[in-house]
Formats: sequence, structure tokens, C-alpha cells
Amino acid sequence: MPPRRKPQVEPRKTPRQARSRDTVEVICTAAARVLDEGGLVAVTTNRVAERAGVSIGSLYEYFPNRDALLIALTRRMIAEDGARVRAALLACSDAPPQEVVRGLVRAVLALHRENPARRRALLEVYLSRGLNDEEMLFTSDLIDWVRGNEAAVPLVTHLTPTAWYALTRTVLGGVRLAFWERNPLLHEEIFEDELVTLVLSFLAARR
Amino acid sequence: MPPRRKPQVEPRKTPRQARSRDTVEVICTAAARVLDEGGLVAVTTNRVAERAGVSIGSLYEYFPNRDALLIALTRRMIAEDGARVRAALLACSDAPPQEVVRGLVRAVLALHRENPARRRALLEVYLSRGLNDEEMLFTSDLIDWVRGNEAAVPLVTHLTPTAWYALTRTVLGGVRLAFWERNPLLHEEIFEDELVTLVLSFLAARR
Amino acid sequence: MPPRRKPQVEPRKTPRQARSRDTVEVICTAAARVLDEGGLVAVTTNRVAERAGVSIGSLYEYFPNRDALLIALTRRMIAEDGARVRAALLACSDAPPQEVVRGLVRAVLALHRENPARRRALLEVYLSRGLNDEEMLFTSDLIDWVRGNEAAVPLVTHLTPTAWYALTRTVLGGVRLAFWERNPLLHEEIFEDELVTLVLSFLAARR
Amino acid sequence: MPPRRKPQVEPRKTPRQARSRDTVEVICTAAARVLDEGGLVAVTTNRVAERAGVSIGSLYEYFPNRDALLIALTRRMIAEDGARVRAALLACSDAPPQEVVRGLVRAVLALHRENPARRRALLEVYLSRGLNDEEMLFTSDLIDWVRGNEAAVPLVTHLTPTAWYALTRTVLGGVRLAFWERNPLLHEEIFEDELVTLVLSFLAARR
DNA sequence: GATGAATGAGTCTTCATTCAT
DNA sequence: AATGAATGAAGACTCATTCAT
Repeated sequence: MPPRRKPQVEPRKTPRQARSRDTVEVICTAAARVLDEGGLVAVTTNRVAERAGVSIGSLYEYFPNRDALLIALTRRMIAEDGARVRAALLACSDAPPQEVVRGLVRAVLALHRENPARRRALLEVYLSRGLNDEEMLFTSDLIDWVRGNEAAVPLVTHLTPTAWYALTRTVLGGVRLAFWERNPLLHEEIFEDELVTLVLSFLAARR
Repeated sequence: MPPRRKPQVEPRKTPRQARSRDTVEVICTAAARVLDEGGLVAVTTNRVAERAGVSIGSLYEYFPNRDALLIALTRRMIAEDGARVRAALLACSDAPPQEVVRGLVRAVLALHRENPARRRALLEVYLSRGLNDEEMLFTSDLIDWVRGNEAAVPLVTHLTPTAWYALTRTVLGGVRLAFWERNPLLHEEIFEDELVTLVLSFLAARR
Repeated sequence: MPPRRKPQVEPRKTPRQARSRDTVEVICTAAARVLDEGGLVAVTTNRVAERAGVSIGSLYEYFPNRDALLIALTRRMIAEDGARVRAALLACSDAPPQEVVRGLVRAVLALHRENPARRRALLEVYLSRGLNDEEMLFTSDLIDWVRGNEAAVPLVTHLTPTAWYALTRTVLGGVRLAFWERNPLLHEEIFEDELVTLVLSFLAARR
Repeated sequence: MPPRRKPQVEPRKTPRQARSRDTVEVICTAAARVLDEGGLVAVTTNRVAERAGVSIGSLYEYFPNRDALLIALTRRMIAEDGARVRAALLACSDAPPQEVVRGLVRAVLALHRENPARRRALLEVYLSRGLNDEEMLFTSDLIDWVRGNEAAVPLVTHLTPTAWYALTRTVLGGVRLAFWERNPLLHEEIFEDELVTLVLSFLAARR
């Protein structure tokens, strides 16, 4: 009987009990490790279960299929990214606008400098699945944050949504391309400088 | 012991004879069609061969493995992209700088508006393999073109390599993110406007 | 990158549970039957699994690849050979030396008279793989047995290791050549007589 | 259309013309080289043809199928073996019997010391096909030679055919087993000594 | 005689998923 | 909740062989 695959992506059950949450945690950790070591193709449900010290049956108790696992991993990364960017913002919210911009750019760059292998893989998951609303959400969180924090970024309030979208995508896209191309500039401060200039000059032009 | 064949990516033989070139052509066309219809997972060597009306053996005569086929497809797309951008540049090389910038941005946007499914898939191939030098090359072609055409883009000559890299990646990255996120703005002129503004204000700032 | 699996030969898992042991048994039996009927080339993993009434997946659960299956079959034969020769030795251990020699020679001949097709095939496996230590082991078991049983074979104790090796290989090799050449003498008592004479005269000479 | 395989083993045509003989020669040489480098599995018709600098079509002009090629190679080895043993015999035909025996044993051992990889492979061919008459023939040539040369080996004339068979197979078999087991004794003189003793004591016993 | 592009049956092997225990 | 043996569809790839040129 061919494994009937109903595209399902949500975790099978929201773990309420401590033990369950542990199991999910253990599985995700194992999956991340397998991913780091062997890339996406190495992430087979059986292997992950084995590495997690959990039976394959249990894995399927918490993730309806392989994709759900991969997507959970991706969501974790995205959520963490969001948290880190927000933290960076928080850290420089009292600084002058230029510094806020720089802080943001730097945070986004920092994200792409760590654990590139895993990011590469999960970004692939992210792109090949229809998860895009996800990041938009993540981003709009950011937007809300920024917009709400008027004191910190007064220059942003004048932007139209389109201008805002173009600006943010442009910075993130630039970083990401450098990341994908493994361009050494990703690790250079001069690259950061250019991005900051880009943002500031655009903001000035759009005032 | 079967001669260990290291993952190979180059086409197995450069088709010299007309018949061979035809076969390669036929295979690529069939592969593209299969790709359009069923996505990356649908591209199995057997299916492509069948669709091409060619034996599976013949397919392997020209492509050492599935990846080589996918990569060939990707390279084709990249080459075509380059050609189209260059053509767009050529078409507005006598116009004022703003128009040149607009022409370029528009060309890049146009690329991402057509056949999104195929582009999505091939970009995935492109990213998951180590093909990045490839596009850098494509880009540096572009750079050369732009730099060489001083009359058309005098403002560009002042840019440092890093500034140039940041600028081009930023635009391409922004478009690509909109593309991946399936953001409707990809098809709006206002998005194009913002990108043009971004480029021009950066160029002004960097003068 | 799929975890590179070095050519493996050991059974994938030691069957602990009764059900597993059954499966292994069933697979081996089926493989032997297929081998008998169609020779080595007929032993395809799919066919064996089908004949065993087991899914191909299950077969690979217990044997990492086709070779491992073939080798398992071979080892079984070797082990059984050893057991039978030891049994023969045991059966005549109280007899005079000549009879012991004759018993041994006869046992080795008997081995090669039954199921020649299967033996032929498995010997081929045995030779084309690097399994030779295996049989040496089997033989050294024998040696130990013989050496330990001084009462039965006092004449053997004087042999140097080299002499012992030459003697045993010579007898086994002679039988095996007759076996491979399908020489009818393999089934004649006069051949056995000659071999016995050979051994005894050598032992006498080496005293 | 499935390649109809009619078991055919004879060379397709006896090459009469010089050019043809050359082609056959070239193919066999290439095949031997491929064999040495990659073992039996590396010997594919396409690869051999390529290595020989000959089209695959031409290869099939001279060998009806892959097996015929392999068998031709094997026959060459057997023929050469025979020649070399005969030469050894010739070289010591005036010496005393013991020396003749030693010369023969030494020649057989020498055969197995050179190019073991190729021998291993071709012996496998030899065993898995029904070529056994072949070697019997080769051997009976030898027998005839020995029997004919009464002056050299007077002690042999008393042997019954069975005794003769047992003796020769026993020596050859012993050497071959040592060869297959890669036993270092194959290269030691003490092993030769034991084999000589074995033969001589048997001959003495059978007088 | 030679060429080499084309053929395609048949192989091994993987791995997501199920379900009886 | 957990287990893990079993499943089997599906895929990549090989290579002996043919035959039109």
C-alpha cells in the first residue's frame, strides 16, 4: 500500500505535558545536528529518530511527516532570527537614527554569519515550501516594532508601505545574496557601511 | 570494483554532430516542460527521457546524472537572463542615466515575472548546489558591460567594488525576495519606482 | 550529501527477536533456492525477497546489500562444512590413524558431492571477495581439533606448520580441482584411495 | 528491443588478415590492462573498446559478446601457463628425478606469483564458465609430455591414471589454494620443499 | 570493415510511512 | 504513549548489444 501522503504541515499535537515537550525538543535537536552534519538529504525520519534516541513511531507521534519536521526547524530559526533582531533594536533604541540603522543591518548580517550550513538548508526548505507568509509575518512583527518605536526611528514613519517593503527587502535580499554567493564581503565592515549608506540615502530621498 | 565516479556535473560529451545536439536540445526541452508541470520532484530521469521520446540510455549519454541535467537547465536560464538584461541595457544606452537605471530595474523585474514556477525550481537547484560562482560571473559580465559603457552610466564609475556589489545585490536581492514571497508588488510599477529611487539616491550619496 | 556507506558486508542487525530471526532464515532459504535454480546471476535482491514472501525493504533491513546476502550464504556453507568435517572426525576418533585419515578425506569428498551447483556459486562468491581469512579460520579450527586429539593422530604432532599447511591445502585443493573440473573421479573410491595414500606417505616421510 | 543474448563463446571470426589480428591483439591488451586496474567488473565492452582505441562496433566484430572476450583472455593465460611449464620441464629434463619434480613445482608456483590480480580474475571467469575441459586439455598436454619424456621421469610411468590425476591435482590445487588465500607461504621456499616431498613420497609409495 | 549513437530491460537501493504489539 | 519491523513505490543508473550510416 503506497504511503498515502496528505500534505500536512502542522505539528500533530501541541505538546502540553512536560514529557511531550521534551520529546519534541529532543527530536528537533537531533534533527538540527543531523542537518548540520549531512545537509538536507541526510535528514531522514529514521535517522533523526535514531539520533534522538526515540522510536520512529514516536517521531510520527509529534510530526505527521518529514516535511513537518523540517518546517518546524525552519520556523524555529525564523523565530529566533526575529528575536535576535528585536533584541538588537532594543539595544540601540536610544541611539541616534544612524546608529539604529547600523544596529539593524549589523544584526541581519550577524544572523547570516553563524551556522551557515544549517541556514542554507533551512532556507532551502523555506523557499521550496509555501512558507512565505511566515517570514512576512516575522517581518511585519518587525515593522510593527519599528513603527511603534517612533522615538527611535522617526524617519521611518513617512514611508509608504511600498517604500518600506522595498527598503527592507532590499537590505535583507542583499545580505542574503552575499550569503548564498559565499561572498567574503559578508564578513567585512565595508559591506555593512554600504548597506547603511543605502538605507540612509533612501530614507533621506523619501522624506 | 566499478571505477568510482566522483559527482560529476559537466555534460558527458560536447555534442559535435548535429544529431547529438538535437538530442540534447530535445532532452532539455522535455525536462523544462516536466519541470513546469510537476516541479522539481517530477523531474526524474526516466520521465524526462520518456517525454523527450528518447531512451533513458541516451539521456545518460549526454548527462552523467540527474543533477547534471538540472544544472544544465539552470545554466541555460542564467545565460538567458544575462542576455536579456544586456539587451535591455543596449536598448536604453542612449537615454539619460535615470532611464538606464529604470531600464535595468525593469529588466530584472521582467525576468522574475515570467515562468515563475520554473524559475523557482531552478533557483532552488542553483542554491542547493555550489553554482554561485556562475552567477557572479554572469553579474561580472554585466558589471563589465556597464563599466565599459561610460557614456551611459557615468555615475557608476565612481563606485568602489564593494559599493557596486552592495548596490547590485541589493536590487537583485530585493526583487528576488519579492519574487519568493510572491508579493504582488512584484508586478506593480510603484515597486519599480522605489527601487529606482533607491539606486539613484545611493548613487547620489556615493558621488 | 548522503552519508557515504562504505561497502559493507556484515548483516545489518543481529536479529534478537524471534520474528527477526525467522525473517533472516526465510530470506536465506529463499536465496539458496533461487541460487540453486538460476545460479548467481539469478540472485537479485528483488527476486529473493519475492521468493521469501518478504518485502524488499525487509530484506535490506537485514542485509545492507546484495553482497552481504551472498556472503552470508557462503559463510553458512563454510560453517556447515566445518561442522560436518568435525563430526566425521569425531565419528572415527577411536579408529587407527589410517582410518582417521580416510574418514577425513571421505568427509571432504562428501562435501563436494552434494549440491554442487550451489557450492560452485558460493565458492565463486568466496573467491571473488576477500573472504579467505574465513576459511583459514575454519581450517585452523580443524587443526586445533586434530592437534588436540593426540590419541587419534599421533603422527600429526611432528609436522611443522608449513608441512601441515601444505598437506591440508593439497588434499582440499585436489578435491576442489576435481570438483571444479567435474571430474567423475570425484565420485570414485579409487580417487579417495589415492588421496589417502598421498597423505599417509607424506606423513611417513615427514616423521 | 532487449539485446537477445545467444550464449556464444567462440571468437566471431578467425582473423586471417594482419590488420584483423592486430585489432584482436589491441583489444586483448586493452582488456587485460582494464582488468588489471579495475578487476572483472571494470571490464565492460565499451570501456575496453575505448581503451583499445577501437569502436565498440569493431569489438563486436571480433568478439560476439563480452564473455567471448573474457574467455579469450583466459585461454591466453592458460596457453601461456602451459608453455611456461613445458619450458621449465625442458630446462631440467636431464636432471635427476628429484630435480625434475622440483622444477615442475617451482614453475607452477612461479605462475601464481606474477600478476595475481589478473590471475584471480581470469580464474574466476574460468570457474564460473564451463571451461574446465580446457584446463584438462592443458594438463593432459602436460601429461603427454611427461609420459613421453621417459628418460626424465621414469618413476611416473608406473602410475595409474587415477594416481596421476590425484597427484597433479593435488599439487596444483595446493598451490592454488595458497594463492587464493594469499598465504605468504606461496612465496617461501619451505612451502616448495613440502610440495616436493609430498610428490616424491607419493611416487615412492606408488612404485 | 568501421563507427558510435541509441537502446531499454533490469538492477540495486532508499526512505517515508504504517500498524500490530 | 511507545515501539520498530515491515512495507513497497519509485528512482537513479548500467552496460551489453544493435544497426543505420
